[in-house]
This record gives sequence, C-alpha cells and structure tokens, in this order.
Amino acid sequence: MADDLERFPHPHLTVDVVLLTLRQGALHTLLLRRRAAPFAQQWVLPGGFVRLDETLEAAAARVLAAKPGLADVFLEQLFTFGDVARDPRGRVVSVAYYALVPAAQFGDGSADQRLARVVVPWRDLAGGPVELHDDGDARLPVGFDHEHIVGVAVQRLRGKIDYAPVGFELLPRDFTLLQLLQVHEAVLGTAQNKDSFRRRLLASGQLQPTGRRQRDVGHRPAELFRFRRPRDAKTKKGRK
Amino acid sequence: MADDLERFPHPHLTVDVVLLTLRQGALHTLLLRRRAAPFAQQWVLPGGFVRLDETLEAAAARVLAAKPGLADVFLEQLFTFGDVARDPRGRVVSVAYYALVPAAQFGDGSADQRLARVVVPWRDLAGGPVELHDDGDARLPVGFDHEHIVGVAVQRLRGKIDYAPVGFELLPRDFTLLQLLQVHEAVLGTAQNKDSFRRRLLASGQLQPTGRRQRDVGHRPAELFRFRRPRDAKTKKGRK
DNA sequence: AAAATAGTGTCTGTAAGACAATATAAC
DNA sequence: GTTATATTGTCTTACAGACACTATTTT
Repeated sequence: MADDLERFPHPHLTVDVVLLTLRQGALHTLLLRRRAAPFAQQWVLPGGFVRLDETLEAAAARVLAAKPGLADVFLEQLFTFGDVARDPRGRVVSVAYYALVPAAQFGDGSADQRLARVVVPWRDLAGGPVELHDDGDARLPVGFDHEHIVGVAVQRLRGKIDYAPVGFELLPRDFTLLQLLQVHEAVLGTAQNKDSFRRRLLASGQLQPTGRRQRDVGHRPAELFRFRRPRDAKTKKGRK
Repeated sequence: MADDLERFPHPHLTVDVVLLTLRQGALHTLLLRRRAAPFAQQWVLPGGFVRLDETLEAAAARVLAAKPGLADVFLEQLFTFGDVARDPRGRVVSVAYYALVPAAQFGDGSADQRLARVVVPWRDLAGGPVELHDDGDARLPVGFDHEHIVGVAVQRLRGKIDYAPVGFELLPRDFTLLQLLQVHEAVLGTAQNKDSFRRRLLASGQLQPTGRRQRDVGHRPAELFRFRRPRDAKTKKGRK
C-alpha cells in the first residue's frame, strides 16, 4: 500500500476490551495481570495494538478470541480515550470496546487472569471511574486509565439496557423473567419494579416462550423464555 | 518524551468534526472544498491529524477554532471510524466529533466553505449515511466516508435530544417554546405534539423565564425563555 | 400442610394526546 | 375587527406502581 502521508511521529493506537459478565448477581469484568512495565504486576483490561490491515472491531474481536469461548459475543465500540499522558510509554490512543458474555462462559481462569467485581461508586448515569475488587473484596491495583474505561462501559450499559435488548446478552439462551429482572437490577444498581417489568417485557414482543419451565427450584417453577431477535418487528414496520 | 514503543508502522490518526446548525428549519453541516488528492474538489468535513501533544478533544476544538465564531460551542465525541480502506492514502483512523452551533453563528462563507443541508433518507434511529445538498437542492460530491459520519451524528443527536438538553445548543440565548419545538422537529424529522411538549419542557425546570416577549411578530407574542444550566437540579439531588 | 416464588386481576396516579376556549399583539 | 399564534383548561387514554389474590412446585 502506498503511503503518501507525512512520516512525522504520530500517536500509537490500541484497542482495549471491557468484557462484562454477571457472577453472583454482580457485574464482573475480565482483567489480566500485566507482566511488563509500566504497571507490571498490576491488573489491566485485555487489549493490543491495532494492526494496519484490520478494522478496529476486528482488533477487538482478535483480543477477545485469545480467550476460550469468546467468539461471537456482543461487541460494541464504547469510546476513544486520548489523554496525552494516559500511557507513560508515549502517546497511545485507545479505542475501547465493551463485550457482554453470559454468566462465566469461560473458567475463572489462571493466576494472571480473573473476573473482578465491578464496584460502582456513583448513582444512575453520573459516571466516573469504578473500583475493581477480587473475590475477597480487596481492591485490585489497576493500571493505566482502565478503571475509568470500565466506568464508561457501565455508564453506557445503564443508559442502554432500558431501551435496547442487551440484558439478554448476559443470560444463557433460556431464562426466566426473574433472572432477566435481576440482570437489570445488577446493571442499574437499583431495585426494579417487578410487576411493570413483567408487563413491559411480555408486551415488547422480545420474548419467545419456550413452553418449558424451571426444574427443581423448591417453589412454583417459572416459564422459560428465549430472546426473539427483532426480525419480525422490523419487517412489520415496512422497511422492505 | 521517551518512546519505548515498537517502531513498526502504525495507523495515522485524525479528527473530523460534524458541525451541525439549523438554517431555514433544517439541519445543515459545515463542509470544506478539498484542494489536494484524494477527493480533490469534493466536499469534506473539517478535520486534521492529531498532534502528539494534544488530546483528541483539543484537536477537534483546534479544527473548529480555525473558523470564526466557533470557540466555546457544544462539542462531543461521536464515534471512531477505522475501516481499513476508508482513506486511499493509507491507514487512517478518524475520531469523529460533533458540534452544535446556534443558527449560522458564522457567515455562510466563501466558495470553498459552505453549509450543506442534511437530507436523511431513513426514519427514527435506523441509521446510515445521509445526503448533503446545496441551496439549489443539488447533491454535493462528498469525499471519504463523511456522509456516513454525518449519518452517525444525526443518529446520535436524535437519540439524545429527548432526554438531554441539546436542543438549546442550536438556538440563540433567548428563544420561544415554538422555536425549541421546531428544533426538535428538524432534528427528529417528524412532527411533535405541541401541547405535551410545552407541558413537559415547562415542568422540566430547564427553562428560565426572561419576563420578556417577542416583538413585531404579527400575532400574539410568545414569552422568551433562556436555558437554565442544571446546577440547581444537581445540587438538589445531593451530589453536593 | 408449609414455604417460596409464579402469575393474574384490579385500583390509582401520572403524563401524553386531543381538543376547546380564551388572550394578545400587528395590521 | 381580523388574523395568527400564545396560553390555559379539560377530557380521554396508556402505562407504571402498588397491592391483593390465586397457582404450583418442593420439602
């Protein structure tokens, strides 16, 4: 490829991926232990430099696919972080993506890979960095601006879950209405109204009844639903 | 600044700015006539390469400030476009911003600078590229993926105007409720309900009455309002 | 039967849409 | 007075929140 562009030094470009999942009713994100300086031994988001021949989304998918079981998950661009001093090595701009994965679709993993609990110190959509805690509730040391990036991911997810079908991405294929409600509560950080949630979701046409029910639950079993991809709804609206 | 990073070739990084304003009841965006190849003589968004010592937002503000009267306007990151072939010169990733400016705060300008009318060929939030027309309603030839970028800007603005105070950014300091309604209609591309719009906005606490009214309008003059920056509302919520 | 959650029906309050009625400035 | 839009008030409808009641499974 001919490169007519100026050869002056220009910023480096990375992608970082906020992989969000739900464990024990709380949001968790995947962190890796960093080996090299800077921030050696600290925890960071999975990421990598963008190659010349791959799109941004492909770079994010490549970073994800390095972990088992993470092909074909929800993946969306989040925000691009470009503070001048965010990387001590030099000027590195990072395009952040976030991914949603059903509850622990992969093993909690090795000593240098873990799911950290996301502790959100603000309400609603206020925004700001989050804290990342281990299973013993100790705060993990996190490198770069990655606590800030996860904060933006939570903010985006909170703003989106009420009007876009993203809650399903955190659940297995079949789920009950209560499980879906609990996903919304974990994401939004507040209790949700059970009655209107049920009515709203049933009326939305997004739920495909499976005819099956829970088993061995110690109480009346709930009906299992499946997410109905909104193909029918779209064609109804007459786009073609 | 020490640069420990690999010296391999890496993507170039630009910012492009979608400057939106309202003329004759329709959205317009600022385009510049491009002098050099590629896309010479075609129309493109204002943009430029990101320097090593400036943040992304600073780069976007710098591009804007090159035009008279465009300091201190609404400016927000939109999306980062990274298709491999979006720039024929080589790999160029562009962080797009969008700006909102009160009706023609600057002259329509010279032969190589114009406000193009934004024609949106899709409904609601469907998304996709837009067409950019001149005052004679002829479609302008637009370089790069800039019709696509403006499309994302319109999509973002449509999604945001109903719950965030962005309509004000397209109006002069003092305005009437009807003018604000017409801003919403121009952005959303559909007629809006007058009655509930009035009630909703008056109840929102975002409008500061000025006590003054329109003049010389040939009918009963409407009250002039001013946007109330949501400081009071925030302190009420107790964030301090 | 007891426990626990699922699911249904009903009432109420709020807000949007529709529409009627009145107000006020320019001409 | 006529015209044109502003502004207020009322009615209806849709939906969320609240709550009472019934259903169904395991223990």
